[in-house]
Amino acid sequence: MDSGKKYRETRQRKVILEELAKVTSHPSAEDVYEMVRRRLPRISLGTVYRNLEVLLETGKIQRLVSGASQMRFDGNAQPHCHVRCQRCGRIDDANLDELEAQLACLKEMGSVLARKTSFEIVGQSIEFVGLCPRCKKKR
Amino acid sequence: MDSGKKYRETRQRKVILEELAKVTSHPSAEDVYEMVRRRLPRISLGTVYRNLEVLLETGKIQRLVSGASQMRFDGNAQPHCHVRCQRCGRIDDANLDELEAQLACLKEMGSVLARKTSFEIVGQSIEFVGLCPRCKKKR
DNA sequence: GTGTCTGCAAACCATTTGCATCGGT
DNA sequence: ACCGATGCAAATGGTTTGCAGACAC
Repeated sequence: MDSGKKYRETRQRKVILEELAKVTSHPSAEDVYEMVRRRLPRISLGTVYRNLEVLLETGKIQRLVSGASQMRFDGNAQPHCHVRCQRCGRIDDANLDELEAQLACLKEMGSVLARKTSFEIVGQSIEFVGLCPRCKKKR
Repeated sequence: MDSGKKYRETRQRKVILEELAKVTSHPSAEDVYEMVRRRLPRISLGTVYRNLEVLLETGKIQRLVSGASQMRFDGNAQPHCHVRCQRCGRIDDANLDELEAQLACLKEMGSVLARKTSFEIVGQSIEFVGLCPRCKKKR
């Protein structure tokens, strides 16, 4: 996964990307595996995982929030924002105390979404994703 | 995990909550285990997991975005918002096309955060959390 | 006393990895 | 021919679960 690697265009990689493009659901790796398998019956799950990683790295696809595989908990049950470091997983609180305007805006987004998607929004668990100061340096 | 259960206040549960309240980091279950173990050396990891679940359910603590344990991918590499169902994990796109105001607001939040936290914000991976139409009904 | 909770260990399941081989360039 | 990519299977690691005994109410 070195950034200095020249990736090849393999049949598998191409098909995975095509299948992902066809669909507006947000499939899991296993789902992608099933989708792709209809066209490449001999592909392996491992290959799917490896290719998803490459496609992420080359910006062709997106991984939904929470790149980290392990869950994190917060003793503060109040809804608030977080910033998560893409690279090391570090999470900071985003103090929004002084950001009345932004908070109001979030609330409004919530209600707009509720209307447009018929979801009942129970909270804004919002994470911005970025690079923390330390990882920023050593890039 | 039935919602019709009367939870008891056990020593373990209390200590876990206390330790979580002490701290502004966002510990993983394993981290919580280590923290609590200093006070209750015989507690087990399983107990920590079960109690975190209960504390979530009773709203005493919060779980950071992405309640689901498996990752989801998106063929659309453009930054956009999602709504995720707390109960069944279903994810919908939140079409923000018509929401110029909100999008602008998000951008501003990003830059405010960048300033306040010294993170370099690379994208707004935003998820609202709620109940999807189906799960809303059968609650 | 009843029914929840605990510790322990085994089970689970998504993801990762080692290895020999294959295939793109 | 080189080196990345694949298939397969085994390993990993976070989380869950079954069970017998302990504890809260």
